[in-house]
Amino acid sequence: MPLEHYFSDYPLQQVPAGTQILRQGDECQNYFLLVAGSVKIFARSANGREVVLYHVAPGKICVLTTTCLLGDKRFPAEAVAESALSVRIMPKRRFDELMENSAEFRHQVFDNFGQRIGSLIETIEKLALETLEQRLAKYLLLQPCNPVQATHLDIASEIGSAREVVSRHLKRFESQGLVKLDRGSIELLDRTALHGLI
Amino acid sequence: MPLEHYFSDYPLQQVPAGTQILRQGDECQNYFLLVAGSVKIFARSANGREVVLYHVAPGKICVLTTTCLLGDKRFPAEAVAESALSVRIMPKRRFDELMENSAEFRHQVFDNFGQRIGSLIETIEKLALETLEQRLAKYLLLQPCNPVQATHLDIASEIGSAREVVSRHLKRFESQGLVKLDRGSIELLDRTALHGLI
DNA sequence: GTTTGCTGAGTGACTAAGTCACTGAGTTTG
DNA sequence: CAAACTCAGTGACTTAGTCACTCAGCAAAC
Repeated sequence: MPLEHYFSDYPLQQVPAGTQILRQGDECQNYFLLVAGSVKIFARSANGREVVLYHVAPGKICVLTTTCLLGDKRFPAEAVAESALSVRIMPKRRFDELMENSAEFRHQVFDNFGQRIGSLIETIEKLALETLEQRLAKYLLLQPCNPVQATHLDIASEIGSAREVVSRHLKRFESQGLVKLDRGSIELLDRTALHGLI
Repeated sequence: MPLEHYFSDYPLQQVPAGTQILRQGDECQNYFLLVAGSVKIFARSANGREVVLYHVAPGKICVLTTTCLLGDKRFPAEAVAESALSVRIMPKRRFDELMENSAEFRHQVFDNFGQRIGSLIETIEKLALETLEQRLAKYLLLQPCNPVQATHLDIASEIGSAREVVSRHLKRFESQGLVKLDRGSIELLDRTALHGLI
């Protein structure tokens, strides 16, 4: 039974792309289930740099919202709609009720937690132990479409670096014939060589 | 009702300091509840550098073990006893049973999850957005005793850096009169000034 | 249809951080 | 006490991040 089943009583709501859903310090009031689109959860530093913590995909709930509601805490990051969204919103009371009464629901939520913890740990390992070149190559190879549609700034915040640094590495990749650069897009020309950098 | 209550049926086992409890790739078979001591969960890079992901404190279970068991995955990091431990070990079956039947137990486990996710996110933010000086100053100010008993290597792995880099920053702190260095210990002389660096 | 403004990218000069290879001081132990 | 080990310091170097720009492409405003 997918998570979405439990949200079917609640109306499908549309959110336009680019909407800031939550700000740092906001109080969470409800659980979201994302039906379509993608939400970016990220942190911003004092000087404006951003790091992406994770993305919420269709069929998933946002773990950070969940932990906030369970622990009665403020949202510690920013949430922005990366594309137009369809969401269903469940009040806290109903969520708690389901957590009490449905083993199936609990398993789904726990699963979500587990996956997220795994991905957060992976992010820490990458940030602390891998070179930027490795992180960049991995990022490019993981993207679903070629050419990759992303600005250098997007990429920098995904891999925890700065725009200029990403630009320079990409430029070097291009001069080595690994990629072809264009405004807002990166065409992968030699996946094997990129893979060799990891 | 503390988490420990649910583990009281299982015998208290002693583990000597320095024991490697889990290696990367190990299969988790049981849940641990830590009664006394401290466990360090960390990742190691190819060239030997380490990052501490988190510590397990008395009264807590290890989230990573939990997610491994729930998701049937291999342990993705290393776990070492930082001091002599007292632990109680609960078989998976009993854990699952409690998760089914005890709302109280579930809440405790969920709470643990939530806190851990929060701390992992904090770690990512620090690694990606803060300077080493800030991370080092924060680390020093958070330590419970003065002088801080830790080697430069310990500190480097806690804040996701390299030993030499930590040495140089500490040396500078010393020359500015903020700390006094000794083999394996750092005395904080001017907490206010250290706080000012953050 | 140019001007204005915005977004994305490139660059040089610099600072911060990490790596490598080594030295040497203090501790432990055989 | 000598060997072995752990912890710390250092110089030379590479990699990464920052700052202050410039410039190109594109789109809306005038």
